Amino acid sequence: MRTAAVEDYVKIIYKLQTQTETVSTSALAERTGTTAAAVTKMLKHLAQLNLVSYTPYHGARLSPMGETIALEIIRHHRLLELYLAQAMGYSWDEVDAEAEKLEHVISEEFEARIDTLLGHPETCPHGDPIPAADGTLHELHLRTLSDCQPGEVVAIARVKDTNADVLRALTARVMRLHTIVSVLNRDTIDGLLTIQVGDQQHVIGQSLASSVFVAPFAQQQESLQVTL
Amino acid sequence: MRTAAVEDYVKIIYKLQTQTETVSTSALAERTGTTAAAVTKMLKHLAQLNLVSYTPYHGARLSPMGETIALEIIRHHRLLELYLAQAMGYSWDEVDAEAEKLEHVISEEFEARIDTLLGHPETCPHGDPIPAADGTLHELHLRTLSDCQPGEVVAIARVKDTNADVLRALTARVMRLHTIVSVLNRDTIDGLLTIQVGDQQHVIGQSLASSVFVAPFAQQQESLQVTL
DNA sequence: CTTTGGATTTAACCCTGGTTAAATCCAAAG
DNA sequence: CTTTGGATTTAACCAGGGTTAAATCCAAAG
Repeated sequence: MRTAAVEDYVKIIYKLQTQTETVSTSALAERTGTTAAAVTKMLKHLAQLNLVSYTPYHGARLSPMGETIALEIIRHHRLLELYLAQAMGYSWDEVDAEAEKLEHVISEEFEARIDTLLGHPETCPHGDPIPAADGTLHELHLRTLSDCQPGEVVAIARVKDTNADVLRALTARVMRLHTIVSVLNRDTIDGLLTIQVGDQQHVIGQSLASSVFVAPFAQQQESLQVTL
Repeated sequence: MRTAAVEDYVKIIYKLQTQTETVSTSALAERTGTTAAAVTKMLKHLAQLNLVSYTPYHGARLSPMGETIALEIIRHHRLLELYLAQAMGYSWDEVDAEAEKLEHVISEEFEARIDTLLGHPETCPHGDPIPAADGTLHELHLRTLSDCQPGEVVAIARVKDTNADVLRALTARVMRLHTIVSVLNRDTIDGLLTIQVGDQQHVIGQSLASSVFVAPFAQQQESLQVTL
């Protein structure tokens, strides 16, 4: 049976298995907010539903069917986030919690309607790519702001949506999607970054800087190409 | 614990207890699509949560707390129905099923936002009154079209939302909220009604006619008052 | 090759919400 | 006042998703 719990596990496994080859019981327990014992039982259940391949003591991976479901749910989640922001005036730090509940109950009809209303969007309010209706997802992998060197000028392309406080901290510094950021200084001891955002300067720490994914600033990129 | 099942039972009890003084196990079993045994167990559970007063063998009634929850859920349901219709282009025969699932998961925030976006509406797409945020609900009680006599001219004020087929049948006859209907004839044998809707005439049966609640046609009402 | 401790699984339990089958109630008919 | 049959409750069960405590595994260190 495809319950909300099953969908949640599958979604979390999907995200974790991009990092580690095999997803461990403890990693899942941490992300689901449950115990290792509960995870073990659920993994057996998921294996029986043919959603994961599970080797006791050695973790799990999604089956093709599991991956399909994961991408469906992620599509629901990100479409919903964008709809909440775009059509209903939610801020980017509020959308995740609401979408988390809605993603399990909306119909295909609902999904199709918001997709159309939003004009078949490509990314959610945090810059995460939205899987296509056919399950296609082109993952972009970007550097984080914490990896940037002084002198670099970059554009915010994506932010980690896991922590609402981080998102509000970014909002407070007028750091949004597509905002241009210049890295002025990098403290070698504890990695503090001094950045320029608009006419403001901020000193930000690792936790904030590593939550921000950036792309080379397009216009600068072009002028570079011209000089070459 | 306030689960979706608990909310559903409470909502159904609310609706049933407007008809009968005390809500029976069998009536609940029928509406929930479960068995009498399941209902008995749930009624005990609801009684323990102080949501109903339950006398074994003699049915149940909502407590004040139960009534508050019922009205909250009904408010969610009807606001959602209107939002789906108004903002997302759903037809009135589709909104109930979608709202049925969403009503249990939306936040207070979500509720407040759609209420504002819709301009604090009074009724859902089927003409059912929307409970106010404070739990106030002024129930209108109207006659059904099946009670009307030949010669009467009435306006459709509300329709039963329980059967999507009925709603589609009404749509096919261009019978919407506020549509004016003249009753031309009434077959005494099986209650068939001949009605005039716009420039069309229809013969409708009991099941359809009893799904349509009507109010005296306002303009005619006024002219009557003038003549008095 | 053994030890060992953190990770994992198992076992026994709880709650929610269902099921079927059997027992029980109660109101209406005789 | 008894009978009786439909409504209701009880009992025993199942599945999903969780818990804690105990047993077990396994890889890394000695």
